[in-house]
Amino acid sequence: MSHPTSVMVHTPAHSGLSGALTYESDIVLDPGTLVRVPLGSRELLGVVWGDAPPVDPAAQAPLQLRAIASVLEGLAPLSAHWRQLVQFAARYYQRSAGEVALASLPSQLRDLSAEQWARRLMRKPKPPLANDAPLQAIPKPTDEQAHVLAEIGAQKGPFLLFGNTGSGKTEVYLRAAQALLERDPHAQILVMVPEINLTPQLEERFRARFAPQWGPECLVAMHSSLTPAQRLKNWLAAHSGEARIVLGTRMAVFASMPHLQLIVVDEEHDPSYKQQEGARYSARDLAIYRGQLEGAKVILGSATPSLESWHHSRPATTSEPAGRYMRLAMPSRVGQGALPLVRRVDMNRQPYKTVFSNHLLDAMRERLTRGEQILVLLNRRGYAPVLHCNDCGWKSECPHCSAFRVFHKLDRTLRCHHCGFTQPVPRACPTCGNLDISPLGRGTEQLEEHLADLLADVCRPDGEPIRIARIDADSTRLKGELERQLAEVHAGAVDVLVGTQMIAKGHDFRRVTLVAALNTDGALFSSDFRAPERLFSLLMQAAGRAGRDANMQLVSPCEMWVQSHHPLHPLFEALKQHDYPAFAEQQLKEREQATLPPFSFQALVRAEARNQEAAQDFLNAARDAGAALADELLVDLYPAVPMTIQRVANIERAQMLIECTSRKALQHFLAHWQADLHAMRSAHRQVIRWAVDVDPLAI
DNA sequence: AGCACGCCGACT
DNA sequence: GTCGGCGTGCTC
Repeated sequence: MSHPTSVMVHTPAHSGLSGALTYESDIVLDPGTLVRVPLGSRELLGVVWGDAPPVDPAAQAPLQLRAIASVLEGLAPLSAHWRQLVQFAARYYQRSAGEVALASLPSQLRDLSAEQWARRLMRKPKPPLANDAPLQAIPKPTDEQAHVLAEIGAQKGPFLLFGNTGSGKTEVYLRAAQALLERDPHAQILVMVPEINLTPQLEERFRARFAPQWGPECLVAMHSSLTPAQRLKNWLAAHSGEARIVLGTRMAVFASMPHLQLIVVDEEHDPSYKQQEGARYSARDLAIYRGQLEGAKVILGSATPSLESWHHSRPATTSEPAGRYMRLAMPSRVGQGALPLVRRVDMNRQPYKTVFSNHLLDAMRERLTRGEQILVLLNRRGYAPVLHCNDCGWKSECPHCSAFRVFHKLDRTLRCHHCGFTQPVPRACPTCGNLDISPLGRGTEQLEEHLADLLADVCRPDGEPIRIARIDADSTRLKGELERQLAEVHAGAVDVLVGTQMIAKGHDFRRVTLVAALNTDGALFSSDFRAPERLFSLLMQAAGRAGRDANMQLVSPCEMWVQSHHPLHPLFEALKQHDYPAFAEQQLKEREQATLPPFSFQALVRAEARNQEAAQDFLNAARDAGAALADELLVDLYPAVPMTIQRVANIERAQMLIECTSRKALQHFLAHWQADLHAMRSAHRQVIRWAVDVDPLAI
């Protein structure tokens, strides 16, 4: 007797075979079982998805079903909750369930043949290493932490843990996890972080806390820089329940964890939780859904929450009920110095082309002679963003993109940061031959050089000249280079650290007492409505780098300097007070007036073609096709426009915004409109690809 | 999305 | 004579 069995494989949405495919099996297989199935001439990994749909009596010729090739033995089926999470994500982000399911499984499960899998199963698990990790003293929770933990224990959540850098959020995560591990011998905990290589300290803290009691195997990592073998091993440990804690990046939200009871999303506002290709999911939003689905508690933590989360955690007012999340505030800073004093420099009162105001320079010199460290933040790599001919006006445009190539002085190249096109810097202007070509604007390379000049006469207390280092994507290109450079800063070999936003994240520099942010004005009046939110978060994080050592004897308090042409902007006012709530209130008011998220919901369709017209034609035709339904559902379809960077690597890009005040209506519209989009492809052959981005972060 | 099949141009 | 370019169409 053979059973028709529904199997999900990696097939694209809407290509005629979008849903689950039906195969024959001589035994009944549980939903969630991993199998290998033939498809055309290939053999693919698939997940048994449940009952096969009944045979359609209207079909002329009944489909000849093929048999399941093999079953991956020794693996428990993936849970119903996991399948539901995958199904939800696929539907919400307009992709096929097969794509979401298979992309979230370790690649070795796909790639290993039946024989290789059998051999993998035979591998004896190594006996756990002797437990020699020293038991460390666990700090007593502060009253604030104890209160927050009591709330987490008693309430349902989800929770928004709002606490400054240094307020001890991590200790709350650790204790909440500890309580669960002790209460339930099976309980599993998922901890998500934005980028694992930027937060190695967090993994160390978790390991140090839990390995002594539960063994080194109790915690596994899940992120993209693991080797395929490590990925499989860790995935299996989570799937079997052996790993009690999974620490990972956004991909970990799909980890198979049969006894999941707590999800922590650290730095929940971080944009890297949004996947930017394939199924463009938000791991933070899916964490909320997964928590609700599995009855696991969810803690979102941040010092500068996303405005979405802040809004969702609003307390009840006399006229309105509270939001869906519970806000837990931790205003104190434990074991650390006070928050830095914010100083604003009005650049309108500085001579033209001033890089560092004299005030700031004096402050820096003074601190350096005392042996204190300084952080200088500039969000622009390279030496100068443009090279320019003073004679004919030539600029270093990229021939393949609508962007300028950046001048990198160290290797004397012009590099396009969008397509990677790199050439040696020309000696003379390529159009007129003029030798007088000069850089326009400033990047971190130039800043490093300029500072060396300005501070050449400054010495450290030991009489040695000061040392300047630069950390950005260029200086850390080689593997391990970031760690090496950070170690140097920690060791105190570096006095001034120049860098991009990389240096503002998570690193605990003990001797930093002054942080300076340069050239931040762009974000104040950007066309991207989320730019102020990102800037505020970056500046708050950067400010948090200063004064982390409470034991340091300071002559004057730590400082955060901001140079701006708009020093009285409300963003800087709020920053000065370290007042995120004030900033959020002001931003939310603006968003509400403009009906922007979180007061509306957005989706974006992006199209790429050889020429801009073809890309826009496709989008506008799609707009026409959806117009009637959009009208009915009160969904706004905006006309197609070129993307901010219109051409990248000789491909023209256009996009179209979709907006609606109801998430449900937007979802309904997208689900139905999807078919129109696919049907239009044949009439728009010039379109290379297109994609829908639900809840886009950048417009 | 793969991957075959198929029908036209320059090479050992 | 073949190798290989990518257009079209199919995969439970």
